[in-house]
Formats: sequence, structure tokens, C-alpha cells
Amino acid sequence: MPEGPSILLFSEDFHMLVGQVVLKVSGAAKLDKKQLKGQTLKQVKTWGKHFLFCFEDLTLQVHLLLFGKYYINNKRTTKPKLSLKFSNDEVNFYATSQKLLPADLDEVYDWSADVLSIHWNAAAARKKLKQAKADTIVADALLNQDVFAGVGNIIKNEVLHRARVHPASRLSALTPRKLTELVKEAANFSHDFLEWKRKNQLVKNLKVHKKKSCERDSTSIEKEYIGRTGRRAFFCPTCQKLYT
DNA sequence: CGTTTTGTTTCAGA
DNA sequence: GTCTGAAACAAAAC
Repeated sequence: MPEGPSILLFSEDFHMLVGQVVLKVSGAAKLDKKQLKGQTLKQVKTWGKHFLFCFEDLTLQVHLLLFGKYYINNKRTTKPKLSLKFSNDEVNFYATSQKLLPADLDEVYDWSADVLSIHWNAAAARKKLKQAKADTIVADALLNQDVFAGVGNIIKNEVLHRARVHPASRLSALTPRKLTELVKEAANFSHDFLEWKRKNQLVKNLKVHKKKSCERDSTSIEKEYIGRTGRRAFFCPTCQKLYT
């Protein structure tokens, strides 16, 4: 379910836990639970699609993957992947992946890659794209979390439509101007996604993802499974140019 | 009810 | 070592 902007909104649900102490850690997750016990939650952050629970001595990273869910002071009947019992509240994660990281996150994360971060750096992203393999297609480039942390399949499709670029275009064939536009829109659209999502208006603002026809020229939207991971690409074959 | 999906990691084999 | 594709994981909406 979640792309970067959704994760950022979800992370607000955890703010109530800040200041609380971890009393008990359980669940199916393979991770050293002892390390979390007794730690006080200092801060909750995100990087791309990662939740980051910052404690004194370490950080817990949780990723919802495609189907992950969490419940605060509530649970399912199935065994959680990870359950954290804090002083006053409890959080249960299902179908997630998680890992322990050092307290100093600057060792781990490139904040300039996060499209929603104040540290987002379009020039740095552009530079990374210039170093990509020669046959990389734009659909894959946009899903690369090292370059565009937080961008998922919906954002990918919408960014390409905004920039009028066909998803199967070769990255190296884009004009310099088009490349710049693509990078810029990756962040722009992600911020729009965030605001729309906040107001529950996301779906009605999408232009291609799961849409039938293009507003620009009434062309039927096409659907293809494209790229390294075969994710769905929705695009308008008329207004989105194929660069090869 | 089978299919599909807002995602990533792992691992065998080349 | 490095690349690649398939498999694994997992849950609910359609």
C-alpha cells in the first residue's frame, strides 16, 4: 500500500509514543529484541518508505513492504511480526520487514535522496542518474530508492505523465532539459501526493494510474508490465514521448 | 474465488 | 566479485 508520502502521514500516528519506554518486545521478527527493551523513544522519523524509531542507543527501521499494516493499542488474531509494548501504549506490526540500525542515522541514510526531505537535492539525484547503466529505462530509474527514496509505482506513473515521457524511454536518451524536469517532478508530485492524501483526495487527482483516458487528448491509457521488476506502467501513448 | 497489487530482499546460477 | 531473474514473503481489495 504505501509510498513515501503515505509513510510520512502514517508516521504521525507514532508521535504519541515519543518519550515512552519499551517494556516488552515480541513477535516473529528475527531481530535482537533485547536491544530494544528498556530504551526510550526519542523521535520518529522517516526516510523514503522507512519508518525510523529513534532510541538512545539504536534505531528501529520498519518497512511496510507491499502489504504491511500496524495497529496502535489494537491487534489481529494472527501473531504480529513485531510487537512493542511501551509504557502506556502498544504497537503491533504485521507483514513488515524490520531491522536494527545505529543511533547515528547519518551513517546509514543519504537524506538528499528522500524526495520529501528538506534535504532533498535535485542536482544530486540528477548526477546519480547520469551515472546509471546505459540501458536503464526511466520507469526503473524512478523506482530506484537510492535516487528517489519514497517514490513508488503510482508516483512513477504520474511523474512520467506530467513530464510527458513514455515509461520505457531510455534514461540516457532524454534531453538534458527533460531529465531535469523529471527529477523536479519526482519531488513536486510527491509533495502533491502528500497533500492530496492528507485531504483524502488522492485518487481523484491521479491522471494516469488506473485511469481509462488521458485528459489532454482523450487517448486511451495503456497498461504494460515494464522494467526490471515488471511493475505496472500506465501511460498515454499520444502525449508521452518515447525516447530511445 | 482467482487475480492483482502503492515493495524489497535473498539467493541460485551465469 | 557482479549481475540477473526468480522466488519468497504476505494480506486484502477487486
